[in-house]
Amino acid sequence: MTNTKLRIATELDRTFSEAGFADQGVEALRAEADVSLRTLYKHFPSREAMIVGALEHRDAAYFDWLAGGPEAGVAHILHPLVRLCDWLAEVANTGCLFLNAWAEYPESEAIAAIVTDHKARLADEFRQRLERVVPERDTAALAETLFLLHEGVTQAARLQGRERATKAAMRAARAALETEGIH
Amino acid sequence: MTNTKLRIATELDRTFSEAGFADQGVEALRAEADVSLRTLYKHFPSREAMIVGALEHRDAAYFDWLAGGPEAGVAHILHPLVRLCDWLAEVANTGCLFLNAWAEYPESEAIAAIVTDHKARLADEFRQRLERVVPERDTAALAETLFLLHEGVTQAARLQGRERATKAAMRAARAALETEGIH
DNA sequence: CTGCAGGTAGAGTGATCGCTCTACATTTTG
DNA sequence: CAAAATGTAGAGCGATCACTCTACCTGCAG
Repeated sequence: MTNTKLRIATELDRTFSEAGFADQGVEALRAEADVSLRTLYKHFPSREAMIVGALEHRDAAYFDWLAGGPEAGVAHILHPLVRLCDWLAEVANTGCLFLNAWAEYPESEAIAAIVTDHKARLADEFRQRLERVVPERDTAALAETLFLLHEGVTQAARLQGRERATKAAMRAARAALETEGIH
Repeated sequence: MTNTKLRIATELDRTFSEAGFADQGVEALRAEADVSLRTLYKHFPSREAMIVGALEHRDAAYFDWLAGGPEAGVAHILHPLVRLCDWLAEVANTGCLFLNAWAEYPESEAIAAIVTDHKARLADEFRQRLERVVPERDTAALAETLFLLHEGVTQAARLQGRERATKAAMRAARAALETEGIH
């Protein structure tokens, strides 16, 4: 990925996130990225490709963001939820860019593909963390609960604020782990 | 509300829900509602008014949907989550229409107003149900957790399917109630 | 019968859409 | 130095946008 393409993708991600998809014409995207129309189309040859590019950029950025953290115990399991809270302080308060894009363009196979792939890998993240901490247990159901809390925080933060939503999710997550005897 | 206006609002709700906001022009909305352009604009004098009309229709429909159910005990508290599961079988699998609209048109005050109002009343629903069942307790935090689970199910159902998402939410909700000694 | 409320059909308007293209400047590479 | 790659600036294209308008139909109350 060239510097220019990466810079454009970053701005596309930010612009769609802050202002939505419906009202962002290509000219507005061009202006935000501060490049010429020709350059924009060279790297992203259609408006749909710009949306996919923004989602690919965010996918990479978010998994980078989740990396690291405690390597054992409940803290290892809950790390993604903690990081999500910090993430929500960094980006526009408009929910999940992936699910927003999917809702807006339900007919686009390219968008559906990257959204379902991103979310499948996110669900796996919780599965793997549980597997690492309590390998002797079947934690599939618990992983789904944590994933659900992740999605819930992303939405509820818009309405209740980031801190309150995250605290509610952490309480629910700890209660769910406690019920399974994990602490 | 006249029959015609109600019928149009129903179709607007369904159309935006199924196909998103970005790609739905006024002509497409008109065709779905099966009315003339003049009649459509008479009842909803701008595209934004059509969006607001769809949200108002859904707001009323959803609270009607939640009404009734068990009047005591944990079942009273969890009733909205159970009803949400049934609701998700009835509508297009595209997440929350309110939050989708808000993400797409963050500059629209009319849309922001109805979205925040709807969600505030939904959060109140959980507060009131907890107040009714355990009036002696401070359940503000628990109400926020249930609200968060509600939002989480709405999104996770798109990815994991309605049943799995709902089961995960019910487990998490029961675990949260159990932690507070409510059962 | 008259008048009007509430509907249909669809042409027309100016603005904006996504996208292409020409013309030229700058940087990198052989 | 020459050529290729990569960029800027912005006019122009046909299509589509949100919205308005004219012309006409129908059912019903006074």
